[in-house]
Amino acid sequence: MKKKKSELLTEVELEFMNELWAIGEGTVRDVLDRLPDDRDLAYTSGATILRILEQKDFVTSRKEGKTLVYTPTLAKDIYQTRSLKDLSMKLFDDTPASLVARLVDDEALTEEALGQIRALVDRRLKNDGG
Amino acid sequence: MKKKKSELLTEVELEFMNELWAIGEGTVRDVLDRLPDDRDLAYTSGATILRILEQKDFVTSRKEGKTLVYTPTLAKDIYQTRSLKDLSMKLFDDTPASLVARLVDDEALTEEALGQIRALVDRRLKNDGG
DNA sequence: TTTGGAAAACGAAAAGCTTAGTATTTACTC
DNA sequence: GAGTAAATACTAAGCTTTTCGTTTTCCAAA
Repeated sequence: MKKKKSELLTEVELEFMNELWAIGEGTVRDVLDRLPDDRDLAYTSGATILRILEQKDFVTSRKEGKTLVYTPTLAKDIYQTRSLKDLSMKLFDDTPASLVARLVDDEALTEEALGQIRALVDRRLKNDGG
Repeated sequence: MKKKKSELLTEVELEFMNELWAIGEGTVRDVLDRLPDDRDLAYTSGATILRILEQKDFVTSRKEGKTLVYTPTLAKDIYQTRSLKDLSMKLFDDTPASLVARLVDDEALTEEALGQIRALVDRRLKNDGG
């Protein structure tokens, strides 16, 4: 009865999922080609990572000719929400407001970004409130 | 010239740092006592984790009587900012607004939390602009 | 139908994280 | 000072993650 799956991607897994999310679906070669030039992974390493992702049910594959095409089973926004929840629990007492507090305290944040953030919050508040 | 330190805490390291941040400083025993009841780690495991944290410069220790008292070298808010930056880069195209967008889209977020968030953003905007 | 090249399947080495056992040290008590 | 209880130091086993080599499979072209 052990369910206890991590549900979270490791560093390299996330690196690959980001590319798949960007292109919708792709082969080992497709993903490898999208990584930065200075990131030289052997082809077999890429294949292994995608195989593991499939094993963990983050992607499915279908055969197309002789190659496998991988597709995410999980939308990026779902995973984003999951990650934020995790970070919020572990580091912000499960209080989203304190997470945002830290975010807007960041000196590096531009005025523009702040404006966008407020617009988002406002819209959500209006929609809820009626 | 390899600087390339991870700068990020592992899961268990974070678990310990959270307790140290909460109490300011403490011994192995202090930290262990604060963990949930169902978390039974051997004393030596706790000692190992704190020793590793010291090795990685996240804490320092001083001897008090026969025991070591550990103190964080890094404030929690600094680490929070660092973690957010990391998540934002890896999963939100380095665009804080899109991170907040995901956050406020979360159904589970209460009206109250949303209000707090807006207040935070407003205050920051006023301080900057005025 | 053979063969050459690319990909998949499999396995496993290397590195890092988590946990804990054993041995040693320390400081207090008698 | 010897005994004792608790802490530290050292070491390593067992996982998980990351990486890649070897072997097998498959298609396509000669």
